[in-house]
Amino acid sequence: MARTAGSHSDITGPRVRAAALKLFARQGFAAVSMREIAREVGVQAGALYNYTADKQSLLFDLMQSHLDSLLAAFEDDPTAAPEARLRQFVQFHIRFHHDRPDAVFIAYMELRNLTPENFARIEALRRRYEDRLETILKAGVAEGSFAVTDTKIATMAVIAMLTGVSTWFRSAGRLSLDEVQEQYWQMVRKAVSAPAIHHVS
Amino acid sequence: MARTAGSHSDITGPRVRAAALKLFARQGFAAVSMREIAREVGVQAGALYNYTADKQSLLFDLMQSHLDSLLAAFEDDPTAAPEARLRQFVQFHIRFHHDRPDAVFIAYMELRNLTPENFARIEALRRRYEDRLETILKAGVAEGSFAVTDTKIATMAVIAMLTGVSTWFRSAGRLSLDEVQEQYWQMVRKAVSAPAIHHVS
DNA sequence: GTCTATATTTTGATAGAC
DNA sequence: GTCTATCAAAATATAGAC
Repeated sequence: MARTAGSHSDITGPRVRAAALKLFARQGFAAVSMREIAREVGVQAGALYNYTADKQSLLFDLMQSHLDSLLAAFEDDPTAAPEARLRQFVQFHIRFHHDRPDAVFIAYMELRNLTPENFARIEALRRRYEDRLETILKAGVAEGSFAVTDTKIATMAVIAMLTGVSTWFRSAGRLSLDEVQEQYWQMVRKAVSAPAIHHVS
Repeated sequence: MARTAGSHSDITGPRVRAAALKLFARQGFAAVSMREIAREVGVQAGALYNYTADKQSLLFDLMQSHLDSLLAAFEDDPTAAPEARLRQFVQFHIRFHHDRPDAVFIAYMELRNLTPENFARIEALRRRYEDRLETILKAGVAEGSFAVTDTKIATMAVIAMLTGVSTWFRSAGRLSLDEVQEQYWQMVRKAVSAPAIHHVS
């Protein structure tokens, strides 16, 4: 049935966000028109402005929601061993990003299209997440189980490596996500670990 | 002095490419208009079409040139030890990408904006580069100095890690590029190396 | 809350003068 | 080889009817 003037739907707001997420991820923010988003939702373009002030706010809200849920979802246990905490981070990061490919893509590709004010707010959230990892690396260095010259560099290196999974991993491929998680964990573990001390018997 | 009709310049072609490179990297392909490129060059929009068939060709040419020079610049010595070859790759990749931030950015961010045919050609070039690294990893696994479960995964992990340098490294920062190269090399080396065999004396 | 209609800009690309 | 002028299409956002 065709949608007509006066129709209502309490879930149009979320559907606008879902349509924008999908289209921004697929074509890029600048290449998507408000009319395309409206068509995906099933309304006319003018109706979108009941749910967003403008196109920029739509982008910002999607990024902010993504980073908010990223920060909320990662659970770290400061009393656990650094190696166990790092393993948890690696597995969490891969899994969380794998479950939200569109949001991840937008969060990394559309930073340029944020206004300076919105960019600063998103970057602050991203830094908070990076700090969670760096805290773990610092703990490992402090107790001697990790050996990295600079924890900030190691943080960026690990996150870049893990996030890169989304550029090539496909569920239909030859490897399961569990296998991928395990292999990345082994590489990360070796990359940051101190050489074991071998006692001569 | 204002440019007038009939002015000539034999280097307008390269300047069009340079302007497009800069603007595409800064704002994204879809957000840059032909008029903006023309303004950056100092000509009118119509004049651009003496140097490119259309906007898409401009993007494709920039990506292809970048990957061609990447492939031409990396020198690998198949007779050297795998660890030495890998070290050379790591240092080369970081340096080469650091020297061309705009081209790197475009090559990774604008794949969506290529036509399917152009996308396939660019992806083929990228895969050739990845294969250069995988060849090194396979050699190391074959001789026992490297221990990675899957060389394809390790290839993607290493390249993602190294390319990520461009997202945070600034020459004016507290670290020199030499220091960054050395620390990434240590992490990559440890990540792929087989544990040393410790002889009991 | 959604529609239709529209204002105002801007876009990629082309034609023809010089 | 570059200019000016222009076409046809598409963009964001708003106004007002229902």
